[in-house]
Amino acid sequence: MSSIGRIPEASVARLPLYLRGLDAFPVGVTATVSSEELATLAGVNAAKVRKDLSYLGTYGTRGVGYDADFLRFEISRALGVANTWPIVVCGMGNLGRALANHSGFSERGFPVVAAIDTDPDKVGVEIDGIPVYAPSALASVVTEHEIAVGIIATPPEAAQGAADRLVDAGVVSIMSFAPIVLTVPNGVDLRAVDLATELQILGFHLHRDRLANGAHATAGREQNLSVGQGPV
Amino acid sequence: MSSIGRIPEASVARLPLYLRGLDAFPVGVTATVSSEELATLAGVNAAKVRKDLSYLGTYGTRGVGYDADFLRFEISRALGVANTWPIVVCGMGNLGRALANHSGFSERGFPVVAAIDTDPDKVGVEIDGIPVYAPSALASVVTEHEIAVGIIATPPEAAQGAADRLVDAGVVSIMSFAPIVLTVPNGVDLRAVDLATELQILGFHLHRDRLANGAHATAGREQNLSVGQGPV
DNA sequence: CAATGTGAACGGGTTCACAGCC
DNA sequence: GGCTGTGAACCCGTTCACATTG
Repeated sequence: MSSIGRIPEASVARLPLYLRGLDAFPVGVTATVSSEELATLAGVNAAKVRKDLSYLGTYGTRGVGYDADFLRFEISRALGVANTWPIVVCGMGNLGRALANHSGFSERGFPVVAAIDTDPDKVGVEIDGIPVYAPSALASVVTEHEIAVGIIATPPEAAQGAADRLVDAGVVSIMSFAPIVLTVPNGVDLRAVDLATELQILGFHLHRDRLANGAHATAGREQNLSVGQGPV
Repeated sequence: MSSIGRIPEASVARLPLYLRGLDAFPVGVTATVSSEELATLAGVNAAKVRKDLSYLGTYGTRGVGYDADFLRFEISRALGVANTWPIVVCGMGNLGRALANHSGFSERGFPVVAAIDTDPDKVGVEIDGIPVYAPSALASVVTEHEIAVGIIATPPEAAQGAADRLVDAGVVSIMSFAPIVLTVPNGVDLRAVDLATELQILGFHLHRDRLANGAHATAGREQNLSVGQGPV
């Protein structure tokens, strides 16, 4: 049976980590991974790995482990990684340009096929091989390239406008780097990453440790975190 | 009493959002915000705002709300925002350069004062006003500028090495953009942001919706998310 | 009367621990 | 014997609802 029950959001968020961990195993070669190994590779614990994978199906062999190649295939299938989702980057400032160039995106099935900017000097040219369009062209660009994902890397003032235009154009998944709250209709999936906020969280711990033990930051938190967000 | 009990991590992660929301109110002016308003500004719900603020202290007035200016002061104090934490960016590729330039960092008290790169052509020069040093200079740069936070924006293969060097140099807070699991000693606070992973989570929903209702993505998830990570 | 502050109820996610199976 | 798969226990965070107070 390929229809799977509801997979908890927390588990879904870890599937890409497992997939990333499986990069350690060559494609097409039979190899065995235990939940313990995969846990180390993904930066979580073994119990979580087993629970998470159990939501997808029964892919392991008791007493043995999981076949790495097969597991990669199944997780990929669950995540829909077989598909390629073209993306558009709105705002070609420092961050936008870096994101548009980010090789990790295309490697993972998210090629940046177009960019949007309001600057007349940028519109009409290609920046690092990516064609830049005016905001008014968004709808046609989205249609033409069948874009389903948009990244917002505009200045904060322009972010809500960009989100609105993306939604109007039919984009249903948005990742925003703007440091403001964006409003989108139901049915649109928005993930917000605020880099300064992340640093402030680090700052809180620094600050607290400093208060706790002079200038010595010794007794810290022991585990590492993985940032990203949850659904907005 | 200024000593506060343990503040849940989840609440700490929202404090920067409240601070950001309070930007809507001018500094030094007396104005009132209700938990409801602040919730809207921060993209959360009112109950959360009240619970979170109650961990810090009793700053509101029943029947009235919170004084925006005073609240900003108190949250800033809790987060240690009064301090300025100089940061060093490791890896001046696309992403590193964009981050080093990111105005949001210095605006929030995290000025990028130095960068590290292995490329001899970059070492010794200033990129966008930021001096670039060789990895071997890290320790002295950290000491000189009293750097407490490091950002890793190197290629994945170099990330663990960068982390090790940062730790050796005495940096206790690290934000990594490398798509691999990094190992750091206890006491070092590591937050990992993997942009491709974030997109894959969006991709999962796209994929699932597409399976559910043909090409129509109608009945989606209603709420927005805020990405970042939790502790690694 | 309006909005905070907070115990108590609730729910999701994590961890435990062991039964099941190779 | 070893490792998966999973119910049950546990824990943390969210939400509820209301007593409290300016």
